[in-house]
Amino acid sequence: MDSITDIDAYHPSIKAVPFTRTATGTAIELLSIAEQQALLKMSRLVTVPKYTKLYTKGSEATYIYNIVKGVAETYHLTPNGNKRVTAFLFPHDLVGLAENGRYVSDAQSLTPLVAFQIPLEGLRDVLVRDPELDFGLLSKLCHELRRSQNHALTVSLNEASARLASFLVWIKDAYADGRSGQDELILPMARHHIADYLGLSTESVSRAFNHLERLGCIARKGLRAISLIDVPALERLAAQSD
Amino acid sequence: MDSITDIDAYHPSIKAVPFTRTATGTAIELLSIAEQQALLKMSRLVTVPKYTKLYTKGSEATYIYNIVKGVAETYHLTPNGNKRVTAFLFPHDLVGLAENGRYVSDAQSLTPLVAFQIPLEGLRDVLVRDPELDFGLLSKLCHELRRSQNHALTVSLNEASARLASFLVWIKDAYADGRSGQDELILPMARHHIADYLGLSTESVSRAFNHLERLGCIARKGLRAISLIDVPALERLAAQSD
DNA sequence: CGCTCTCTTGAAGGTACTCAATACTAGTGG
DNA sequence: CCACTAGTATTGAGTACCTTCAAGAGAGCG
Repeated sequence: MDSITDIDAYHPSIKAVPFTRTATGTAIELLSIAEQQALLKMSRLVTVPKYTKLYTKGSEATYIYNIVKGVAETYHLTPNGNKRVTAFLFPHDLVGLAENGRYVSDAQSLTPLVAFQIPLEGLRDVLVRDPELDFGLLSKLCHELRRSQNHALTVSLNEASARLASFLVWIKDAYADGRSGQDELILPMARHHIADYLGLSTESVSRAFNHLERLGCIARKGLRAISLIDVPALERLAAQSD
Repeated sequence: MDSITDIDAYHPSIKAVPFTRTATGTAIELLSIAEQQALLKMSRLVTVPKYTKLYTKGSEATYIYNIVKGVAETYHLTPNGNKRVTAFLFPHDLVGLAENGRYVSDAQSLTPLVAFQIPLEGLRDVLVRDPELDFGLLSKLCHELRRSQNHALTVSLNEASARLASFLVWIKDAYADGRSGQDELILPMARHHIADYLGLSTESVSRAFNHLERLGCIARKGLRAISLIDVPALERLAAQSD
């Protein structure tokens, strides 16, 4: 049932840590069963191969995507061909931010992807009839805004190892990976994606991994498998730096 | 009528560039007259002196603020007493982002401020009755998310002058300053605020101003008065760098 | 099994940071 | 109205870190 082709196993899902106080303080499902079915009915479930574009910056925004499996990124390209990743997107996330009817960035999958393709056309009608859904999206957007502000904080750190430390503790929470042990982590993206997200060169990311490992904060079990040995130390590095 | 004490001159106002296509593509008012009055009725108009805290990170989020005059900032403090500005807020903006019922950052005024203090308590009730208002807030949050992502891009630039160039073209549009000529700009914040926003030292900001002036992109008419002589050159600097 | 992409490691150079000292501004009180 | 003072801004010198360029090692896929 984990197969990517078993279509009926999936349904729209949006999670976020709410604006208001809750019992757990963790991310919760924002869509009621009825809302999931409403979105399901108006959407198309798409499967996307690894490293495939979802849309291009400046093109007409016709869909937003609700990821249910896999990982994606949004990014900007500079005239020099340089790349900056603005966000990593995971299951229960929405992708497709637009401005004045046009996507504000490029977006592509980093792994094979399963997502609901929701036409913006119909979405507006659903929203005016369902204030609860509006509120859910509002919560999700607040969540994304906090994530983005946190990203800006991370990128503004001056030491590469501090940026990487900040990234690792963030992704540990954001990307719970299904069967996650508490400090075992399989990174779903390559070094150069991390570099582009952190505003570093891939070489610096590599050296930063080295540094954190020598400090005893992490251990590498392979290129993508990281275990976070000392999370408090990582948080200290991320906070104290600069 | 420009006096800060002339209370009746003010009303709630939220502006943003919409998600969807519009004629102008510029920021528009998102509140209808009825919505302005609804918010007006439930809010309190507050005036805040320069450099005064609006709220503290981690405290219970009871209000959001709709700025109608002046400038504010949200920021984080590191254990070392280092400061990072996450956002500058202008008239027609909302301040008071929370997570799980608690503010996610500190916020303070940078100039004397006039704002509507909107209790979150009542806001939720208004939102369930008025889907149009939800949609307006949704648009505003998308706007803020784009701003924050742009901020992350700016901060990830490696050259100080590129970061400053990016900041100047951004603030030119975001902070239309009332009586703005097209490329005359009165910065509402001090150098160290800019430094904390850009992730630089104040010294580097100073040298970057020097650099841009020597390049002929800008001219300083005083400490706070800048004229943007060659905006395309500034944009090129911001885009090409790294 | 070999090719390609990815990741790591090394050396040289550039840029921002820190520390420190000097202008300058603005707001206060005489 | 002016002098004083505290905060703000600039300028300079030395250090540390990241970037770039280059080469080599390791994975993954056909």
